[in-house]
Amino acid sequence: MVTNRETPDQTSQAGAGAGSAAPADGGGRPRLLLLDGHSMAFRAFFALPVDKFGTSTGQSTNAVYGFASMLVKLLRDEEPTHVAVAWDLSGPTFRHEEYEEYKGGRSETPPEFPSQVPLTQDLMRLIGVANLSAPGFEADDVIATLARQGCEAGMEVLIASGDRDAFQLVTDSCTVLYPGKSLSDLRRMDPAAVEEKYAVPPERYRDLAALVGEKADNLPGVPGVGPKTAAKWIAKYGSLDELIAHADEIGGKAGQNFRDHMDDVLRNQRLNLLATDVELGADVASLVLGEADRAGVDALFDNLEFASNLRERLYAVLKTDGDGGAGEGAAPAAEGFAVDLTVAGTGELAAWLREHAAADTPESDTLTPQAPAGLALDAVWGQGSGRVDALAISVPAGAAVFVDPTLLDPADTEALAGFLADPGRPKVVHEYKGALLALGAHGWSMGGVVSDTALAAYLVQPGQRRFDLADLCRRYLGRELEEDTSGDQLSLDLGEGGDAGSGRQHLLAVRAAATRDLAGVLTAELDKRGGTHLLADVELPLVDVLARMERAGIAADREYLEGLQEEFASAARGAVEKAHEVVGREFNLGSPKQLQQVLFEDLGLPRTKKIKTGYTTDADALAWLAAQSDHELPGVLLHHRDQTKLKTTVEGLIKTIADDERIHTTFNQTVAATGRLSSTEPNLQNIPVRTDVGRRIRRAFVVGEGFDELLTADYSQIELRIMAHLSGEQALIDAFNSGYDFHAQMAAQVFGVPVGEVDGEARSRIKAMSYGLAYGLSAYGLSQQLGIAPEESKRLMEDYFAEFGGVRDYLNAVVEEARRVGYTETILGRRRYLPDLTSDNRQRREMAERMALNAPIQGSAADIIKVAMLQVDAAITDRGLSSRVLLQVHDELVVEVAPGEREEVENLVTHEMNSAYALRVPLGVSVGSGQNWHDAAH
DNA sequence: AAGTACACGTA
DNA sequence: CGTACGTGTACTTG
Repeated sequence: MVTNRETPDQTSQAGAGAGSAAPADGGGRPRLLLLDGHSMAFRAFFALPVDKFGTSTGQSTNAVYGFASMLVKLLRDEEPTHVAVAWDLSGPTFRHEEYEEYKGGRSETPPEFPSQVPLTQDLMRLIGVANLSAPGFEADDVIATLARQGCEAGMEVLIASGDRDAFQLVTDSCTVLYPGKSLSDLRRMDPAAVEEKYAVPPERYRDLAALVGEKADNLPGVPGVGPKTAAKWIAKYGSLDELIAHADEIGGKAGQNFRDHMDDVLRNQRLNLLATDVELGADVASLVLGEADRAGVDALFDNLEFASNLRERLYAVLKTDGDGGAGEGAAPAAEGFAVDLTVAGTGELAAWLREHAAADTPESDTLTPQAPAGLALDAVWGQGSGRVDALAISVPAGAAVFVDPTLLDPADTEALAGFLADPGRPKVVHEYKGALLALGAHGWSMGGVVSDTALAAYLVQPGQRRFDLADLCRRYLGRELEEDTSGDQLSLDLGEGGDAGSGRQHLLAVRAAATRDLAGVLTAELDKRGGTHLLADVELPLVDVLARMERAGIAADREYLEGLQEEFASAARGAVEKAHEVVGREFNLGSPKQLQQVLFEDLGLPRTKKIKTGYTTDADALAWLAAQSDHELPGVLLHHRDQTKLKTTVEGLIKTIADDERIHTTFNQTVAATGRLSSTEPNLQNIPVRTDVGRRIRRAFVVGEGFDELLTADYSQIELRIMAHLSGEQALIDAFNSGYDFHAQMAAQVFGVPVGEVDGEARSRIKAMSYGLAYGLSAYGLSQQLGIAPEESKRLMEDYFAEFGGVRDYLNAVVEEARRVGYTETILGRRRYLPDLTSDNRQRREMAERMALNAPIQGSAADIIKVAMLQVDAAITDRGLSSRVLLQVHDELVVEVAPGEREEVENLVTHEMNSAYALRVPLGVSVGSGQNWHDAAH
């Protein structure tokens, strides 16, 4: 059973740290806030996971987001009257002139960072904050200059910087806010704090730093001298200058090191002095916090795909040029998810549902659909079943209820069942299929589910791998559902009474509310991207079909599998013995590393293709080796690979046979970026079929008790038919419409011979060509595939395109269009975003181009079979049949046929699959049936 | 214990 | 130097 990994969690705002509370300064004194742009943006970059913050077009935004978030907090807590951000420029500074290696040896800047700097600067400009920099100087120098001016003007100065050099600027009226563990945790470094931390006053901090050195700036200090020793020396002599004057008196190894590295120390002392006289062309008075350009900020936030929450928090602390601050934008941001929670005791749920989640009455306004309730489950699911430990419902008005299913009385149970099943009471849930399986195990059914936040997010960004509720909340709502730290074994073992219990109830209610809020945002987002139809009419209805397929499972012949396992295991053991004998010593055949040693070092066989860890020992390479040398080993290894692979496949299957002697896979609907399903635990979409031996495994998938046979139906050449449709190339369309052998006809046209004279070689070359094009195959790749010279494959390609120019034009157009708009689209409007199409990196760009070629084709095929599944399922239900769909393998459906329904089901499946979508060519469907999956093939 | 690399099964 | 997946093993890393 799979555990739902997402754990409900407490909402939290980045809380004001103890040290950063707003000073209660009643007013008069102006307060200047200076930020070190790069340093703080860099901290933000590493504080927030870069892969969780980015736009659909591939722009990373974690640094911008973190910086903005931190600034909002500073503006709110510190209430500065004047603000500026100082930025480093790219060129060398006066420090480099003095010391070439200054800041040398730094590790590479992460590639996602630099592009975020101008975005952050744009944001500053738009909210009325000055961006300042000076050629030849660092941001620190700019800050030091402004800090001096501010102090002279009687201002209170705050410096936010992650660079310790700023500590030298600390005075009674100048405080450095230095980032701690998290971005929101800024430590107030006033004179006392500096002294406490370094045991020297701020004006001596430079002396200490000169002795200790600064690794980040590539400024080595005195070896063996750390802050402790340095502080001790400075305390004794009063200053570095005095210390130098008495250098001979310092004893010990450290003293000797000090004398030996005097030059370094002096250099450090010169370099770590911040300039306070930089020409800036702006004085502090001009840094007064200006008015924000609200429209500009809105546009930027839209582009960055920031959630509305940050926007609201920002507007709450800004002067804006909009509506004078009294409008909606100025409303204080909601702090987390407010829930008005009722913990339902026995006999209380029915009343709560009556009061808060009643069905629409006949009189209610049917033109405005009821806003959906949010549902969250504390549940586990997998292997076609599940269990619900608790559930929470959050209604739009803000009320929420926590339900422990074990505490329900019959009236509660009936009310809950009614609520869950009622199509008239709309609800949203995260991971609908899991909910169906878990609730279904308790006998509850669901209706009226208008959105699944995981599915919606998948359609918005199909390239993402995870769609955790917490991730989505962060991304789309700008709110944190903290990672659960108490959900481990320990706290479970301690029981869940008292506070823990009420915490758990609150957390689940928060998840329900979060799901509800999230659904609203995602619905709007999906609508913008034209995916509403896909969610409502394809993916969401499919969830129910998939849940029933998983629940049904497919019957397995355990004894047969065990027999196979023994057979494969024995063959594998034989191969191991043989290999050891041939080599003359024992080694692990399963270890590519040892294999390389044996093949290329010990036996001195010719080297194969290079890989990261040496030379490949994959099947192609072994086959090549077998042909190259007359050594027995490669062949034995190949046989061993085959047999062990089959053995582990069979073993895996046996392990997953459930108590009902059936295998219940899990179909994942949000994994494949193209729109396909995937199958796990076990993966039933990669059961061997190509070889005779492998195919025997399919005999283990048998018709279940109470059913007559298995029926398989598959689309033939669906991807090529889609290519014909999308390209509009008449020659392909004709070839499919004629009904004769497609590849032979294509070959006949390319080679200019009658169809009857096309030989097998020609046909298979053209077949490989046709399929390869759908994957973005190059001439080189084709030559590899066909084992011909690159020139020959190039010629073949040219001949092909000479006949089918529409295909070439289509493929070129797909990539061009995708590069322009940023995504590809399938026949049902399913998008795949490919930001790498404009990458400077050739390898990434070409990879993205191949994805762009393939995504509309593979994705449209996925669209079609999904529609077919819905239609087949509906038709079976409509006709009151008992047969059921069990598996989907991308272009194939496996159906378990109930007694007496074979002919009707065969006709129905054929018809519905054929009519799933009207391409410019017919969809070809072939059907077969038998007692097991192997025999049902056709 | 968790992550990476390799290898290999399917469409 | 052909797309999309999932899983097993070996091996490295924390």
